[in-house]
Amino acid sequence: MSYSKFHSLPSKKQVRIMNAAMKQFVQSGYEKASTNEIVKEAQISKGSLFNYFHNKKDLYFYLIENALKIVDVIFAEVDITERDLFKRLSQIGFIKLKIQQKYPLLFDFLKSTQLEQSPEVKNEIDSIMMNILNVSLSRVYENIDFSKFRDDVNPEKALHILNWTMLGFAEAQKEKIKSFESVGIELMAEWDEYMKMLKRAFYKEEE
Amino acid sequence: MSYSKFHSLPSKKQVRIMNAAMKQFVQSGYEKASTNEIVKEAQISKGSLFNYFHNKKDLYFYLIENALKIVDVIFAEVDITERDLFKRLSQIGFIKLKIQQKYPLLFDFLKSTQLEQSPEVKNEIDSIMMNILNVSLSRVYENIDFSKFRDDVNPEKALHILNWTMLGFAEAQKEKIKSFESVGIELMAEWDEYMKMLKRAFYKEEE
DNA sequence: AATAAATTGACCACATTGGTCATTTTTGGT
DNA sequence: ACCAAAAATGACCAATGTGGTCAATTTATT
Repeated sequence: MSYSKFHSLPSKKQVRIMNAAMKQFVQSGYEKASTNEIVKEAQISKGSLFNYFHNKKDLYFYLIENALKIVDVIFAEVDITERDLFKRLSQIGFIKLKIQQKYPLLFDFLKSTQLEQSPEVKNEIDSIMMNILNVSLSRVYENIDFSKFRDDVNPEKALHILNWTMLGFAEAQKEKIKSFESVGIELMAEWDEYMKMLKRAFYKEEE
Repeated sequence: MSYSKFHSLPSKKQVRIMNAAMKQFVQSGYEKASTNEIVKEAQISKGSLFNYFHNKKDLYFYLIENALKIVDVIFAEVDITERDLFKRLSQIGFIKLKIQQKYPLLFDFLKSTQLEQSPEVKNEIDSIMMNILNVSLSRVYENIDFSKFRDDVNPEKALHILNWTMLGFAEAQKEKIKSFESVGIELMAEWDEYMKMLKRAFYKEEE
């Protein structure tokens, strides 16, 4: 049972279907997301979709579980012994980048689930998300060496600025990511410059 | 003709209708936005809505024009003689805050129009937006004194970081804005701290 | 009280919905 | 080359929702 039908598909097809579905759910929310549009975009037939998944709700929660699994993998890969904030963030940013290439809408999808209002899924979402996501997120800043910060810098606010900069940068680069294949290098170089600027701003100068 | 029916309504009612409509359009996009949901949220009858506006498309473009008018007012108020970037941004941030209180979704709505894919409105949107918005936006950074920047700081990247921080801060404070009435003071104080941090980061120390 | 203006919601033809299932196509073993 | 099993298809369905109308009712003005 479970999702064996879907999992025995060629993985390219699986990805195509998942991305098409995530796109719809992000764009329209759970209720208004159209299975007709999903199958059109994924280039499969209606019958197939409902052969892989019992119904729309099943598909939706499969996507959530899959996304959470992937996010967990990211945070599991974090090298917790690296105590420098900026190097830690570089790690995560790089892993995220790889994921964005395969599932461009994964993070948007996860975000959209938390704004979901539909009573048919809201409660279930809340109970799933509550535990997992916060635990993972806290690992990002675990064991960071805050003594490197200048005394007149509020670390919490510095983290916010860093976060917002990361989000903004990622958003701005999204189209470029999709078009290029191995855009990694020059992108990371640009990101490095932003990091350098903020490092100089927040860290003690240690020459 | 035009929108005289709508404009002769009590302004509270006008605002209620516009916010309800913007909410739908942001949430669901032009095509899937439901006029039924709009009238329910705005607490008016279906007949009234179509008395004020000829049809859904009319309503949509009325909202766009109105939003653009408001945005233009913001940028018209910018004191162009203030050459310090941070003070300039403070001005704009403060004006924006006032608008967010009356129309919490105005900026989200404008953003959503530019992502709109529906062929029924896409071209028209493009032709309206093209001119106006970019012109206004460029005024924000007009006549700024870039000589205050440290030599090793790339001004363009600094502007990006500032922008992303502003967006992130605004997003984070959105709920608080709605609930409080005159939240302005403590909010601006917190924002000031972020500004101070980034100022110290990007400006020459002039002690 | 009479008239005009504003508001209502039942109603319409039509489009789209999530989901089914008989039929066709593809697959893999012999 | 053949066939049976598996996979994929899309016409089809009842149900719901759509943007928009308009005769009837309520409210405001004279």
